[in-house]
Amino acid sequence: MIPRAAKTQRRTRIQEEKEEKILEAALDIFSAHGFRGATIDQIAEAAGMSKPNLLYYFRTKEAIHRALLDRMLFTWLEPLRAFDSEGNPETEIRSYIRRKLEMSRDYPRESRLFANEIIQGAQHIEDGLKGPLKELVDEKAEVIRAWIKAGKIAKCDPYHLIFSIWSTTQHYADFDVQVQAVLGDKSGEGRFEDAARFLEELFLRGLGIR
Amino acid sequence: MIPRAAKTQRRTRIQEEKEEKILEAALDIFSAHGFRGATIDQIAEAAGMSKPNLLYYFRTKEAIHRALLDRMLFTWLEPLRAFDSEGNPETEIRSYIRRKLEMSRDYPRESRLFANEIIQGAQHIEDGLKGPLKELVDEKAEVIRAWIKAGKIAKCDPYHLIFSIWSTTQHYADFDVQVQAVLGDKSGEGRFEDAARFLEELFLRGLGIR
DNA sequence: GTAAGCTTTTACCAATCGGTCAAATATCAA
DNA sequence: TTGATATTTGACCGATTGGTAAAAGCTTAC
Repeated sequence: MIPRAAKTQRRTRIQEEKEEKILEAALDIFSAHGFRGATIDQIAEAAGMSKPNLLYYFRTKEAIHRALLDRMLFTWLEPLRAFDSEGNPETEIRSYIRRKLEMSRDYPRESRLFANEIIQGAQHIEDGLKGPLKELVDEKAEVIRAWIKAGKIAKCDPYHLIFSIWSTTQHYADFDVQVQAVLGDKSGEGRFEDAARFLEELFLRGLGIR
Repeated sequence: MIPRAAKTQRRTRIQEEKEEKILEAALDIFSAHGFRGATIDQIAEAAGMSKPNLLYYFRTKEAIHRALLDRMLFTWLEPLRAFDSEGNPETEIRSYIRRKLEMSRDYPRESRLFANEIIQGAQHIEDGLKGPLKELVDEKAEVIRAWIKAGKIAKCDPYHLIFSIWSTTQHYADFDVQVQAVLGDKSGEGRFEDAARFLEELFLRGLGIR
């Protein structure tokens, strides 16, 4: 009995499969109830295994949560990482909005997991925010500032610009229930395109690009 | 022993005081942990009374939560209600942004309570969303559409415009930890003014108003 | 002051929580 | 085939959960 990642490496195929299944189930549960609201029993049932079996792969509830958040923060930042300082403002901003919006559409559970964590104080991820996230944002804010200086986009606070792109795009994942309640249940795919067009127009015009 | 709101009206002064104290404490706890993550014991302790004493005023945990949400939804919608169809687009949109931003600054707990509820599926408030909220939004969307037809603002989807104002302004309450992590802990009041200026510029230019 | 009603507390409950343990079972290299 | 190791299970634990019962203490109208 050598549990999770102890001796040599990630060993058996079965270990990898089960861990994946647990994380998949945990994403469902944590994103729907937050950390404290989720229970190991729920996750175990959703993963189709007994609770002790689940705890054989992850020692604690927190360990599952942490594994999920680590993986999350990386993919969450990917669109911003792709933000290219060499590109021109219009295409860069436009595609950043697109990518973030696609993430809301394709990975709403991940977005909600993250939102739950932040809203409830980010106690399990605070270091990740003050470290990698802040550094990356600082770097990209500098790019935006350069564009402003070069007269390529209107003068504005780059940090608040980034915040506003985050919030508007994530809104469609995190507040989906509200969006659906207001718009009605019609138009699934159409909704995405509508939102994309609206946000592109808003930000490009708002930045004086056209 | 005639408990909460049974016979005549809201009776004793003490009843009113205690209920207020409970709701105040519950707002702290629910907004920080979500419904399932919050415990009656926590709320009772924060309210400075024993758990049975608290349950004398609110029969169940859900009753407290519901009371809080009812009160919330009303005040949450107030800025949108103030949105005047007779006013001119620039001042109306500008002051709507201001008001929403002030709410994020002055009532962050209420905003987070609401956000928690929506993200976790809005199971306790769904009727409120599909009823009063949707009606009010539909009404104001019509106003915006009229402005577009009159050529007063650029053509855009009014619903997504409202969503984007909601999300950008509420972001400063709901994701405050993240905002602080990125901006550093400096500048409390300055931050609010910076955000207000940025958002006003973004939306007014984005709507072709200037 | 006193009785009726309002408020608070102590003690308690069954259910659920996160987590452990030892034994049983499945897997796989030799 | 076998023995070593990896996986799974059922039974269980103490702590905490939402909530109750009943009696004691407090207010207040009369």
